[in-house]
Amino acid sequence: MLVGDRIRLSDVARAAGVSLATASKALNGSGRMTAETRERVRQAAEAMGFRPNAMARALSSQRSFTVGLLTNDGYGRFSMPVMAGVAEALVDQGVSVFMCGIEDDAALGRLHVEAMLDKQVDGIICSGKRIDRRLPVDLSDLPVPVVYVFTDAPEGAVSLVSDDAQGAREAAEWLAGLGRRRLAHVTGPASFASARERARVFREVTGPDSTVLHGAWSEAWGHEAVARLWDGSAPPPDGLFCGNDQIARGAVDALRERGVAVPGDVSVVGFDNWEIVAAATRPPLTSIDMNLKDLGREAGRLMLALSEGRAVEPGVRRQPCRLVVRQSCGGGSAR
Amino acid sequence: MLVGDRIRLSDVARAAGVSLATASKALNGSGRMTAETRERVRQAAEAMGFRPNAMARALSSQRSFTVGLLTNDGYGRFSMPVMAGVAEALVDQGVSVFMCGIEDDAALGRLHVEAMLDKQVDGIICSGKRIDRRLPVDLSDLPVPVVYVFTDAPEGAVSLVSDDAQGAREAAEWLAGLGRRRLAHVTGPASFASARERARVFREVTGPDSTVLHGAWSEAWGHEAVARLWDGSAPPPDGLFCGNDQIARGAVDALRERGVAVPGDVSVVGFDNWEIVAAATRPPLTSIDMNLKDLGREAGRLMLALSEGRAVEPGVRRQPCRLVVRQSCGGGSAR
DNA sequence: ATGAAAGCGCTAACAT
DNA sequence: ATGTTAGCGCTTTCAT
Repeated sequence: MLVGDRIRLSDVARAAGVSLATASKALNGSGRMTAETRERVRQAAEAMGFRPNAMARALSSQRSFTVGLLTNDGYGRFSMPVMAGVAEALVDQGVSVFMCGIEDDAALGRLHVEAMLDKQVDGIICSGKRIDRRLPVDLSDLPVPVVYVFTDAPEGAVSLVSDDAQGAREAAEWLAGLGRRRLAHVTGPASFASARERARVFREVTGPDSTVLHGAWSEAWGHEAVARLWDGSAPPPDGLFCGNDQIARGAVDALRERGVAVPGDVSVVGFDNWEIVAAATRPPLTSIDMNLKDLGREAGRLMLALSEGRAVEPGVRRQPCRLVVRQSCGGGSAR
Repeated sequence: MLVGDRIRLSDVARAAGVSLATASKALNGSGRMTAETRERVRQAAEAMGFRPNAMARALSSQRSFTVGLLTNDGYGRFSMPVMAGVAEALVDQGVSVFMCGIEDDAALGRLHVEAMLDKQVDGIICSGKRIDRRLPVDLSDLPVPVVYVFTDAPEGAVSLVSDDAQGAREAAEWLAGLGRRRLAHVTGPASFASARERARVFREVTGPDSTVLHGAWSEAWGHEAVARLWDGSAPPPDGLFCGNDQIARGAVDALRERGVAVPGDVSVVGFDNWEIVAAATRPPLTSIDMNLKDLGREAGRLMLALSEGRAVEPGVRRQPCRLVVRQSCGGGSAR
């Protein structure tokens, strides 16, 4: 990486013996010319280590090859994988990602959106941490396309979420497939659309009377739920599908404390596949992964299409989850 | 946020009855003119909702008002707070942050650095997840300034890390101040400079013979260490300083399992103050916070200085940690 | 104190 | 098939 004056397009053009315009077209694959000429220019650019000045290019082409990624997820639990996916999808096209954390601060959100617009981003990807809440920014009527990921989106927007129903079905069927018959679902507050949807599907698989317990998204709730299930008069479950890995962790800890064997007596499936929690649980948790990086990658692709003016069907796209098998269920290896 | 043609500087100039040049200078606080003129232009710009085109500005001024943030921290545990701090320090100056995750992929790193350079970033902040390892990219000889955060940096670079020594001292003295006399330190591998440094200071405070146990940065190691300490012939500790919150969590769990009361019989301090772990531990962990956001904020300030051509003393700057009191130590409230 | 004019490096009509 | 030229919107000498 050397300092020194950068090579300009005019240098390349001169070296290749063509005009500025031809050089531009040759390198951008636009215009019309002999393959030979195009190649000669390419070679010259390559040889001279030409890197186009993105600012100049943006100024004249009205495309900055930059997209903004807005997130309210302060810990990056959801947005980091999404960002990695977005970047992966776009890096080949020379597009980079402006990431801005705004927490739930509307003023900060406005500030960052304006900054993005000033920087002429080609589009904004808005990513959240739950699918039924919005970020505190109004992204309608923007002069650039917007893609929503893992957040609630306005009518008619392009949006991407993980498929809660399919994920819940994977989990429930995995437990059933292991021969577990008395299944219970311990999950987060019913105020979360994801919790309701997963519960709905869980019941669809396990029967309308099966047990669903709503509580907090916490280890403490996992604990408490186990107490309720095991201290009641009904026979306790032999399979537990938990709404997230923290609940699952709390449940597994509680079971160990009361001498119930996991996976011997009970199989437990978590949700999120949060490595740091799932792997540290004893035994490590089998869990549903939302494939957030794939979500990001797809968001990147859609953004690319939009910013090139290609049409994209609006609406909510659901991307599949996958089951990650560890040891909390016993039984088979990966499906 | 309305669509429609953006107001250009020329529009503002016309409205204020001055030339383009004067308008530019008025808004940038440069040049010489009556305060009255400057104000008139400001008002006009304000009234018309003028937002300068960042690309055009960058093209002519050679400053993009953009900095790149490179990180190899895939989970964002360290880099998200750092990014938030950086952004906070820069947002007022109209500077935004390009964030790129590169994991430990040298090729990806090169790619992103080149992309940043093409985009004419004013500087690059390179942030890692341990202070004695580098990212797989060579950032020397770049045509822009570089600031290193929470990562090893080349000789003569500007670099920022949290103060392990001071953090460890806080922890040890807090335990001592609580009247704990038999202290032990359970931490990560001695191959980590941070682990060695904290252990050194721990011994400095507690005496050269006090117990230091190196192992993995995991809950499992916390468990095992407790087994070693409590199953030995020596009287067990009454105060435990753990190298991170996961170790502390493992230790606390192990202690509960063997009926040792925390904080009744033993006080435990963690490190990192990773909310998700510290708060879920029973009892919640008192822990050392590395103030990563402050680290980021300071990195932002330094970058600003550098990119404005102000001189910055090279070398490693250590930023203080702070003790966050929860319930795993008993005793007082916040210091 | 203010303004005219020359770029910054590139793209995209429009000519040839 | 290739080249000429006029911008993109702003900053910045250099005149006045």
